[in-house]
Amino acid sequence: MYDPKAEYKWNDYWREHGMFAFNRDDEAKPLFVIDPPPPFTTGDLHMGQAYWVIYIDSIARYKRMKGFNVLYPVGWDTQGYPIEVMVEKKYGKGLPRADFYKRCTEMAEANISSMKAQMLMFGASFDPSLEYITMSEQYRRKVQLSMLEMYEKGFVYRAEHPVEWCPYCVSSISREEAEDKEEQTQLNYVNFALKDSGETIEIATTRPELLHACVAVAVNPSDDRYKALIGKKVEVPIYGREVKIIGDESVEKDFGTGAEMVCTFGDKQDILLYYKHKLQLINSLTEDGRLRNAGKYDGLTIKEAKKTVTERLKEMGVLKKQESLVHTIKVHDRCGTRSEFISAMQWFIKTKEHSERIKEQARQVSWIPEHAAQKLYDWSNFIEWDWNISRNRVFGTPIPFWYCEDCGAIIAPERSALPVDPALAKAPADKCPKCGSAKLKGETDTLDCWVDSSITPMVVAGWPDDMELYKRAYPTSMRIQGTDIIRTWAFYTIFRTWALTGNKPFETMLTHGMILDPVGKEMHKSWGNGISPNELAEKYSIDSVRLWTALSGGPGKDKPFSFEEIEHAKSFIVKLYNSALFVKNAMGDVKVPAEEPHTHFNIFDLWVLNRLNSVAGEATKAYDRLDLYGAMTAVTNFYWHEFCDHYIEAVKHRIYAEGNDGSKKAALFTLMHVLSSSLRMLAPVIPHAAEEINSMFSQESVFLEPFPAYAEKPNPADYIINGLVFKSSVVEMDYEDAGAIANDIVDDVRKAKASRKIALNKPITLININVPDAYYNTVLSAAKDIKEICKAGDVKIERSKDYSVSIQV
RNA sequence: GGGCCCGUAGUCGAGUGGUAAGACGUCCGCUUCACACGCGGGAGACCUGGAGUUCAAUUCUCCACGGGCCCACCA
Repeated sequence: MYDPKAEYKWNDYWREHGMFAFNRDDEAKPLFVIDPPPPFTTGDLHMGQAYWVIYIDSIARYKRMKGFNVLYPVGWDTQGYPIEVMVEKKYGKGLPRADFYKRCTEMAEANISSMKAQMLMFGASFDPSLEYITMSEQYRRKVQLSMLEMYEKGFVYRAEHPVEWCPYCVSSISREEAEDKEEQTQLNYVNFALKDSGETIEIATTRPELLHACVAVAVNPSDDRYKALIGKKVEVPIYGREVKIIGDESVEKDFGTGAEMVCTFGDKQDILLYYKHKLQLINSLTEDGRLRNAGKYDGLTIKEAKKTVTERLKEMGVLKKQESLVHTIKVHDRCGTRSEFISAMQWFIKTKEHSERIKEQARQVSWIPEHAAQKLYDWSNFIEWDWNISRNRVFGTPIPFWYCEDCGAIIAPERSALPVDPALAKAPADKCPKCGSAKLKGETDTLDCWVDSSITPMVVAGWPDDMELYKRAYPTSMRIQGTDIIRTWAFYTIFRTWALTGNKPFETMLTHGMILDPVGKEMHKSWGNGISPNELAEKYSIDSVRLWTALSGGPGKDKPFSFEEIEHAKSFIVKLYNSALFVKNAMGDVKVPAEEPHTHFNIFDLWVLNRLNSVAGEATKAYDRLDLYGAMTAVTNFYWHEFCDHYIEAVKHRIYAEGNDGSKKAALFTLMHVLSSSLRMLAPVIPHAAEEINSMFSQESVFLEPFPAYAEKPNPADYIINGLVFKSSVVEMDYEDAGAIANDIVDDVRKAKASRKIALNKPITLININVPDAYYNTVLSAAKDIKEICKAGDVKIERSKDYSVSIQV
């Protein structure tokens, strides 16, 4: 019985023998460079990550067997909010900055070590010397250098701009970090008094707490109710300020009263109107989400203010009614807090003006599946403003610049000074080069994590320290990543590498879908429907999980996990092992010829050898287009249902025969050849099982043997089979078809036995075979074997118009 | 409101301009000396619906319905 525990030892064996090392100086072999995702270091590798770890590892192993010099690194995305939260949970809030930072580092290191152990258990064959960690000094230097270069090229600027802001995290966030959430709220109808007349205008708002920042009332200019009022002034209740009524087509006549107040800033619409109509700016909120510029209400939280202000409006008699309303708001994806817009000084990278170029670069990449690129094009088409890269966090790469507090000029560091933390280090100049001011301030904000991870293809290729390698290794060969981060990781990588190198980051982009739970729902920690890859490995074996991954359908689509399917994967491995055991026992002490024993093959030998050739062709082509599903269906179906179910059964009578003649040797050669070739085709996906089984026959690793070659055309050689010269000189038929006929006859005899409820191994006296002329010689050459396989006393073959098989007991 | 993907037997899932792999499940038979995590056999799909292109469509085009994802809007 196959022992899955045997799988674990091979992980150590391969490492000890340095079999995954990238050979930087080997320029003879073609390079294959992989840009795998650096997982965020949560501490636990989940099913979706196990999926791509296995997928990319299988590709890497295949490429090595095909003679490539494979550069397969491993990376870790360590910095950012989730780690900070984990540290806060463990040590509480309020640690001094330096201590807090140190704890984050330790937490990330611990998490890396547990996740790496998981990756290694699944057989991930990365080269450990090619590891990068985003929080390391070396990696930071590269990130900061990339920022410096982008600054020199004019991509980086600092400006006051309304940004999406998380009051809980006290940091700006970017558009893709904001998620939609449905919320039940009140729509408040409030009367504003028109200046110099007794009239009022009724507006509808969900955000009365921002009344103090109201800078205009907007109506649709085609709205007959209000168009005469455009340009007139109204008074803001409570605060008494005067604001103008403006007209804008974006105002929906049918929503609320058709009139809305514009605050700085209640939502994105307000920002657009603010710019378009050049309105006044009233900063309405502090960075931690409290009212400011609201007179006596200053310091109230948003929630408190909503209640207080609403009550005040009620007292004043201007709150006409309240309606409940379900609407969608933006929340910060990492903490769930409603985001606000706050105007603040921030760092930006210019992306908006480059959207066409980004799409152009994306078109240079070959996308699998092709339509995945559409998500990137769609996202590029909707860039509204530049990429805000400032994050008010501790655990992140420092923004490597200083600025002049008087004129706002940016002061960049010397290259040799990187990595640098401007919050601690002195500026490289005493005075502002622009205005001469001595008030130079180091930036304390850190970079958005996507800034860190959007240069991975360059880093893995050797930039900026090994430019000799970089010249050969960039663009990288391929990236694999989930469809869920196309608009972030893929988008920013394609953009940044273009900005820095003018080139595309990778030749091929393989995007994969999500692994869902067995009923097709996303796995969520909070839903408790997660499936742990480690538990699966424990229960079914490592390679069962790997084989399931490959057999779970083409990438690019979401896939529900299935316990039934992983059972099947496990069964295949057991079958593989048992069949190998059969071959091992069959060989006994007989020395199997290394070369083809040309003269003693029968139809079944030639059939299975030629089928093997075709399958090797299918598998190679599938692997080459990174299609593990295609490769594994071809090989596993062939192995199980053709080799095991048919060939091994057809060969047993020769194996069990006394003596050691040519026919037996030919059979043993064929068994061994098909087994060994199949193992090598399976090895990239089920490396442990393949290695374990291979070790029954060989001292050498299966990965040191070449991937099976194949011929595009059917075997044209002639063979003498049972005294008949077969093939082109006798019949116009290739060996696959000839074998299929012989197999059909055996199947039909089995069926005849089954229908008469005769045990399959029970002897019969006679098989009558009627065959059309064209098949006569083929059947004749197979007759002797058919007789033995079916345990028949005799076989009679007759030429006939129609094919038929009958038996006599 | 916009975009993209998908709709194949009870389930999962390939695939092709000439009526469709494989797996699970199910039914029948078999402890055949590698394997009952097995072997042999059977049933089960008018490839969501409609229109069009074609000698021919599950495969191409359009529309509809259903499912999923993403984006925008939501005062």
